[in-house]
Amino acid sequence: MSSVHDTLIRKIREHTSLSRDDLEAIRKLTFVNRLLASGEDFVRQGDAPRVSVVVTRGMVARYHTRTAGRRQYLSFHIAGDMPDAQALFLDVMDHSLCAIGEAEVALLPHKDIFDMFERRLSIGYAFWRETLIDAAIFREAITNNSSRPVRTRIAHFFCEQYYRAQAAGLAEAGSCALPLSQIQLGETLGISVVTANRGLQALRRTGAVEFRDGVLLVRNWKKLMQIGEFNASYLHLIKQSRI
Amino acid sequence: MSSVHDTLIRKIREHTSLSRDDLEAIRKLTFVNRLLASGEDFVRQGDAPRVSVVVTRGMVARYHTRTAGRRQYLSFHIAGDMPDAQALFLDVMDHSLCAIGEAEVALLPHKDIFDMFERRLSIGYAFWRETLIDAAIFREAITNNSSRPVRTRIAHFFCEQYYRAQAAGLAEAGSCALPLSQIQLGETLGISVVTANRGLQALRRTGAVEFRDGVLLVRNWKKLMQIGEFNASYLHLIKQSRI
DNA sequence: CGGAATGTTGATATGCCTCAACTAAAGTGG
DNA sequence: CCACTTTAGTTGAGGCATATCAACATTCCG
Repeated sequence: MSSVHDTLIRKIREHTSLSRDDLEAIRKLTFVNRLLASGEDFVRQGDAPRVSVVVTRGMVARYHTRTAGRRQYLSFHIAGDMPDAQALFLDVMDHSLCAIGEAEVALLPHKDIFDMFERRLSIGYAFWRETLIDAAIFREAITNNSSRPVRTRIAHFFCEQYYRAQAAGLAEAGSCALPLSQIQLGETLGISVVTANRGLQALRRTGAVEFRDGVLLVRNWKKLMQIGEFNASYLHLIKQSRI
Repeated sequence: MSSVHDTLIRKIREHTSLSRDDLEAIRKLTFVNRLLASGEDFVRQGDAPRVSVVVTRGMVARYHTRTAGRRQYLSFHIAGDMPDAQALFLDVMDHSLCAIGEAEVALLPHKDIFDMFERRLSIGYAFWRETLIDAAIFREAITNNSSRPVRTRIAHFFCEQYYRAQAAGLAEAGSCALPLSQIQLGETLGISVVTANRGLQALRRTGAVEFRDGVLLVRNWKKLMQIGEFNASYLHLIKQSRI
């Protein structure tokens, strides 16, 4: 029994009930492990990957490159996430993927995944559902970055990261890994480093949350949710009826 | 032969090759037409729809509701689009849908769609691909609203709308319908009405584009693309290999 | 005719960006 | 082992872009 399969299964089960046959089919998937150095790009805009990625350890990010190397981070992914499932159906990548901190991923050939879908359509639906939840998270990022003031925006982002880490069993004693620099936090939320820094200080002063050395420490979850206007329903973490 | 089916088929063919059997299966879909008044909400956050929508005329939008009725528009959809395909797999809507101007949609029962997927997996893949392109558009909106200055941001938005209208055969002589108010433009791009208004004036002065009375008039496409830093690759309008 | 919604303009306030300097920590090479 | 460099975080100052407020014009509609 491989931990890669278990990680993937755990993730899918956040949103979908899997039958015994489904589990068996997933466990038959073959993969190759790949260790990623901190910051390493492993899929680039313009690529046409023939394998899909499951994160097994650490964190990876999707990002756009704008002019002059400016980055816009789009999403962050932890164990169990499939950050480039879209490449199954879109030949050319419209964004890049990099490791945030040291990370590890499993590479699964598209062909094997499609074979699995043919045998077990229900798994295809489960994967599809995951990509739709990704989209819901993107939508929330639009709203967050477009319409919330800085302090609220940072708090909301922290809520999301912590909530997802918790769902993945990666949060402990109110803290989870978030190995971002303040620069990257700014490039995620559409604010400058200076503003990010001052926003973090303001948040720390509220006593709700601290963020330093790549660790997010939630001191008062309820307060943080209030500050961030956070409502987790867009994460769709209530298991959906099996289809 | 119904124009609803043809509209849907035309749209899917932007990204996917369909076999004769696929076409036949799509043409068997049953639907109910629904006319929407301007501004009418027809799916609301919290709903659990049992039908999916295909836009057949006019424009519909997806939006988040923030505090005190403030809106964040997330995307706009024209003929052939399926703006709530996600409801096939996510029980509860995390956003609402409304008509932008008068519009018409066809309602297709989820059950029939799933039956079609069972018979023709390839159509399921085509639908999946459409939802992934939606996600790509959301990502671009994150980048646009988070990291581009106002004039560029508006221009980029116009480029996207015009490009998609053109792909759908809805652009003519450099113009397409975009029945938004300046208020809604602001609520889309994360800027105030006043800023939207002044941004529009600045764009008009460049001679690249005009926007008034719900009509987008592109006077100089190349220039507009430059101003908007627009690169259409994220729309994935090159037909993908059939799987 | 009156009222509502939209677009436009000016004035003011402010939140955020940019620039710049400094500290601290970590990595590198002599 | 220690200078040196690099990177990340922090702070202050100043400027600008955008928000907010307010007033008015225009159109549409009841």
